[in-house]
Amino acid sequence: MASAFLRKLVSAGESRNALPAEDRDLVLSVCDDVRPCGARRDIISEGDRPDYVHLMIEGWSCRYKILPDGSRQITAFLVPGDFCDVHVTLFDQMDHNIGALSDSRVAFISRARMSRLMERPRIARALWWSGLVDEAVLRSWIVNLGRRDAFERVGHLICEMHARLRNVGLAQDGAFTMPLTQEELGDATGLTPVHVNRTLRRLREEQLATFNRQRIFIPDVGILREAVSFDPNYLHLPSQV
Amino acid sequence: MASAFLRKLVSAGESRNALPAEDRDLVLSVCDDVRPCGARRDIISEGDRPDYVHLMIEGWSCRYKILPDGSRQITAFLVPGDFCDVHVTLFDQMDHNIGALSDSRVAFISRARMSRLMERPRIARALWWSGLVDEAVLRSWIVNLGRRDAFERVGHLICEMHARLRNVGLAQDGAFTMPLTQEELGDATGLTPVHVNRTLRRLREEQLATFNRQRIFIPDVGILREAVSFDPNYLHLPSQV
DNA sequence: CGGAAGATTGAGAGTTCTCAATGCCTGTGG
DNA sequence: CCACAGGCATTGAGAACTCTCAATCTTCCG
Repeated sequence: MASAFLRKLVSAGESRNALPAEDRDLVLSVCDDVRPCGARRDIISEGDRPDYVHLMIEGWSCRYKILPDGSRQITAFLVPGDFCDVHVTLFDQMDHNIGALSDSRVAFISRARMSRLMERPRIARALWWSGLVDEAVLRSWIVNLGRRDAFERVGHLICEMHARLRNVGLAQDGAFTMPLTQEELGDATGLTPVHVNRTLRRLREEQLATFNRQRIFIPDVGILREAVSFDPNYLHLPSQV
Repeated sequence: MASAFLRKLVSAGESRNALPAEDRDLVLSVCDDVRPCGARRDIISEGDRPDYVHLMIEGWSCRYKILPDGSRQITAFLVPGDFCDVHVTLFDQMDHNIGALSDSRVAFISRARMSRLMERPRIARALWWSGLVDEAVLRSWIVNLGRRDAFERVGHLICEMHARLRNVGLAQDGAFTMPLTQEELGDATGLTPVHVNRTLRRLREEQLATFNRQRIFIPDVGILREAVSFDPNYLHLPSQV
């Protein structure tokens, strides 16, 4: 049920040993309130002061902001094992939205339970760690948007999601499910859907990656990474492969 | 000496009362190892495993990454009161660089002292809070780069730095010192220096802001904010003005 | 005074966007 | 089982924004 989350906890930090059984049990018991969220529905909206912390169990969601002119910028993708809002507990209100991209299942964790979770040093440390990774991902997106062209941006995003999903057991060697439309891809990469389409065509033509019916195929991960200059070090993953 | 830092601590959080005297004294004593850093010198480099946490006391620095083609992307500006690397203590190594932009003074804080600081609930909470703000700023930069044109990007950055500097007492009503070249502005906004120049000209012609010899003047902050759709809520500042 | 870094401007090239049309796939209703 | 509607993907063509290259000007400093 919360297996992606467990995998993520284990991979976060230098000591890559399995979690103590009691930690494991606590995690599982704390994730017993799982609720479905339909695609395109908001999990949390700007201005909310949520009572629960939300953890992705299944499906993808995203952080996003809507601009005055109606355009949207996605600032992060959240996949199983990712927390939506550990941080916001401190703020008076959310300063951005989180919306489900596909039909998802989300664990609702009360503050009390969250505190109990944070009392375990191993878990607290792993959560702290993955918060830092989230921040590193934000920086890498800034680099992407600021200094790379459409081709590298889209390729880079594909590489990142592949690496992150592998880490929680949701990607095979060079294939994974990406439940996004080309428009959503554009909202994340700062491109128009039309240009995303042309970019995906180029990736396909150069046999670097294909995107068809929500499935990504990467013939050779090493070659794609090379082509778009993707270096996974910022994700601070175990194997770095 | 660490007055910007103190101001920032006070402003971070809902309770905007002055810091208890003992907290104040601790902060001051912990910031007694202040070292100069010349402009354009790195404070910390990618791959480092720093022994100290670094706190900006005077001057500006920036986080940045160099890409394979030699271009640079700045992912954050650090001004007095900002920590450079609270977070990295957990990671094995820095995944980006921090470089001084102007002649600066930086406090070196050992891990032991840092722990002592974090034992004070009020301070720990304020640091946690400002870490969250840093993250919100990263998201806002992503929105900036992804969905705004050059004019809004530069204007938005000016508004942000103005608000942040006001918060620590380093900006007047509509004026502050910004020790950047147009090239550095471009590295932060994802533009070329040439285009930054044209953009600044437009801001000047429309009487929204001028940038001359490292001084920014904003005739009317409200009008500028309106023109570039800047909403300071993501900074979670006290007055929001 | 001379040199170097940074700012400014012009002109042409390139990437990405906008607008618009067409094609494809899926689910629904007859 | 088929027709149709709606959402999404795909393609074309011209416009817009930003970049590149290159020259000139200004400021700062030894």
